[in-house]
Amino acid sequence: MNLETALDRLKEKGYKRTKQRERILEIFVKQDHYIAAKDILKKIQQDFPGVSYDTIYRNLYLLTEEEILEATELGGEKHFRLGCGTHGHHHHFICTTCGKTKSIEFCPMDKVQGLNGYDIENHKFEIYGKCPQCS
Amino acid sequence: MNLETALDRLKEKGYKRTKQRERILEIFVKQDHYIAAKDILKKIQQDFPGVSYDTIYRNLYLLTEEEILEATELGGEKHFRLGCGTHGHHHHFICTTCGKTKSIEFCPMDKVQGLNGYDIENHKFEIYGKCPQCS
DNA sequence: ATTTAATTCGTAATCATTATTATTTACAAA
DNA sequence: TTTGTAAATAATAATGATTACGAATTAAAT
Repeated sequence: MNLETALDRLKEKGYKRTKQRERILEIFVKQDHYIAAKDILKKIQQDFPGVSYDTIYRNLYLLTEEEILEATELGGEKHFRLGCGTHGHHHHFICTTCGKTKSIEFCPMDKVQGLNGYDIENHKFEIYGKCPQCS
Repeated sequence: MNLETALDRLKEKGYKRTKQRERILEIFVKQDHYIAAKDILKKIQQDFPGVSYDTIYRNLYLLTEEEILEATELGGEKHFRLGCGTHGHHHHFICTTCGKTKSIEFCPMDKVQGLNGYDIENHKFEIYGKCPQCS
């Protein structure tokens, strides 16, 4: 997903195009890593010294809601990355050093049995380790 | 795992048997639910009004380290349950209402391909939803 | 009973996240 | 272009989970 596509999608829903929002998106479009909220803040502060956590979280959640970003919890902190919406539901290997990810096309839910009577809402499958560059 | 087995295992490693530690273990032995740290605190306070968070977390982490408990993150909070060490590596369905779990014997790592050159350290597979009683 | 290291208590600090209120801004319509 | 208005932001403050720390207590080995 590129910057303009994302901003257009927001516009359709009636959300405004702000410099901060644009800048947040730019950061994600540039790399397919999971990034912690506080690291986003740091990067944005280079352009907007006064930007507040409120702005960061509000936008990260909005973008996740709109399925432009994907969220996960790593080490007790929420992390975000640009969604990989194009190639359907999948999972990730996540490098614990640099945060870079690799898509895993296989979804274990296809193979799970024995949950008759259970109301399944969600699932999480992630693999952690070092990518070839970091290991 | 029962109380005495767990306490014996700690003793072997040189850890002392304290009332607080015993009480924490009792709680976990009684039920196979994931419990939040703060809920453990509440329960312990019934017997030891002055117990501190320090004691709770120190023990929960110790017990997890010693593989007596298992930990996971639910809704931004660390939750703990008695380990299911006896029947080998497996995963869980976790009820988002009551915390009760159901074991999933299938492990997706057996089926994953395409990670040559990646150093795999860990993985997480959990299914969330409502158990038959809560749905 | 004495000793000693482990453990706990009581409290404060930290860190991520959420909430609040006043101000500013995007943008559509006049 | 100006104006009206809802959306968005800034600048805190508040919350809630977790971690840290010094002093006091305790388990258990000798």
